[in-house]
Order: sequence, then C-alpha cells, then structure tokens
Amino acid sequence: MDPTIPDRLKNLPSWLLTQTGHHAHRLVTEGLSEAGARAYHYRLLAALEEAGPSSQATLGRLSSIHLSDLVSTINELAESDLVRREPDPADRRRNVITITPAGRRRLKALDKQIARIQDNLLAPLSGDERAQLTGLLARVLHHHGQHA
Amino acid sequence: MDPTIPDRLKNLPSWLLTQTGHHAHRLVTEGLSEAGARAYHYRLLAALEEAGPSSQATLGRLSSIHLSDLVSTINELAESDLVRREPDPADRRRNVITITPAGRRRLKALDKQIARIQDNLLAPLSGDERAQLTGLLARVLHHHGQHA
DNA sequence: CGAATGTCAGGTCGACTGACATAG
DNA sequence: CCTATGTCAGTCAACCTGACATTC
Repeated sequence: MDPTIPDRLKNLPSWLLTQTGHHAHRLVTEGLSEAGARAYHYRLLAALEEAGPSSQATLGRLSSIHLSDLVSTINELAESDLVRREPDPADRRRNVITITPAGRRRLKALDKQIARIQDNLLAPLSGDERAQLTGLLARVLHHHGQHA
Repeated sequence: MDPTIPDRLKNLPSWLLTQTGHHAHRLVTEGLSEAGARAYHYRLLAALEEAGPSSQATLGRLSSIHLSDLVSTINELAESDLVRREPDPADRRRNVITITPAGRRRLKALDKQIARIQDNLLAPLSGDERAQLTGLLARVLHHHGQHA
C-alpha cells in the first residue's frame, strides 16, 4: 500500500509542484550524468546555440542561471572545448562566449537524452493531457518570471 | 522585455516543472520563514497530526523526509515543544513522536500561511484550471511515487 | 558620477549516501 | 541471521548574497 500522503499535502499545489519538480530534476540529472553532463550544461548550451555568441550577463538572463554560477559552468564547458571564452574587443568589461562544433554535437546528443526523459516523466498522461499540463505550467511560470 | 527563453526549454515539461517547482518552493520558504518555520517543519507536523503518534521511520515515509533529516527536524521541533520524542516501551528500537497542543496551534497558523501562498502561486489560473493542474500533477506524482 | 560586467567566497535548503550501534 | 530503527558525518545540485575590481 502507498504510504498514504497526508490530506493536507495530497492536493496542495505547492506540494505537488515541488515534488513533481523534484522527480523531474532527478530524472534529468540521472539521464544527463550518463552523458557526463549536468543540467546547467544543457541549459547553457541550449541558450548559447539559439542566441549565438553572447556575453555572460546575457546568457545568465537567457538560461536563468545565476551570474556567479555561470562562471564555473563556463569554466567546465570551456575545459572540454564545448564553448570558447574570449574578451569582447568592443566592450572590455565583457567576455564573448561562443559554442564550438564539439559543443553543438554534444548539445544534439543531450537533446536526445532529454527527449527520452520527457516521455518517462509524463508516462501516465495522454498527448492531450501533456499539452494541457505544459500550457498551464507555462502560464504560471510566465507570471512569476515577470517580476521575479 | 522578457529574456526570451530558448525554444528548447520553453515547452519542455521537465524545465517547466523544475522551474515552477522552484518558484513554489521559494514562495513557501519565504512565507514560512516569516513564522520562523521551514518546509520540513510543516510537512512533519502535518503528517504527525493526521497519523497520530508514530515512529520516526513511519513519519519519514508519510512526509517523504529522509530518515537522516528527520532526526534534526524533530530535534528542532522538540526544542520548541511542538513535538515530544519518547522511547517506545513496546519496541525499544523506536521513538514515539507526539504532537503537542502548541504544535497543533503552530500547525494551524502555518496552514493559513500555506493557503495564502497557494493563491499567490496560481494567481494567473482560474478555479477550473487550478483543479485541472493539480489533478494532472497528482497523477504524475502518483506514478513516480509508486516505485521511487 | 552611476550602471553594468565578471569573479570569488560563502551560505542556504532539500535530498541523499554510507557508516554505525542497537534492538527485534 | 537478517532486518528495522535511529543517529551522525558528510556530499551534492541548484540557487542566492555580498563583496570587489574593472569598464562603460
């Protein structure tokens, strides 16, 4: 039998969101670690490929990674030659971060892992229900993203 | 203007879940900290009041709090006289944890905080949509709760 | 001047791992 | 013997704070 979740929690949105969020995070972490990557790596590579060469400050905004964490994340990716970090000649405060061909290949491989994980994560839901869920979540996230 | 979330993430369920989960967690943490409590405290008190006096192992299963974290959580609650920890005469490996009257009062106060937070969290959704969302999340959670 | 950028040291919270002693 | 229980030490990822020097 199930460990009978307390009534107070069973239908509490904040509980459901933190717990499912945690399961999602666990699945992603496990899936990516097989490929030797972390969630931050995927987020950063994804933002970087879509935005093109960018400053660290911009990448932080795009990927929702804190500036102070970006430093070490970029260090790690640069060490594996997945990105390059170069000073911006036009603004000497900035670095320009560029994704390398190896970075693009890595990103593609991670894309596949990530896609597999989604299916696992939402296994009990139909296609329509998955779309419903993502739609609702996107609205909640957007609302809090505005003024967070 | 919005920081234009990368396409890869924008509709990715695992991303939406971890991010909204994080917002939920942040709101809960902030709300409870005004009352001098943490999320673990609420979860434990809730499980305890509904289950009645229980061993730590049982409480861990009910509240999804890891056994090793339960020790310090109970220490904290016991120090404020919100719960009592007593050896179980019938099974001397066990402690029996009991909620005190002060614990029940505290729990009621936290309930109110928590209710307020839900409204904030789901602000952009209608009543029907909130029910839809919690229903879908509960199914996902239940699925992963089975064999986690 | 004020604002933006990158770096670093540190802290928090929730979740977890491994070891251990004790008791059933 | 094996399992359950409680305790402790320590790790981890993600997120955040505050400080600082540099440059615009």
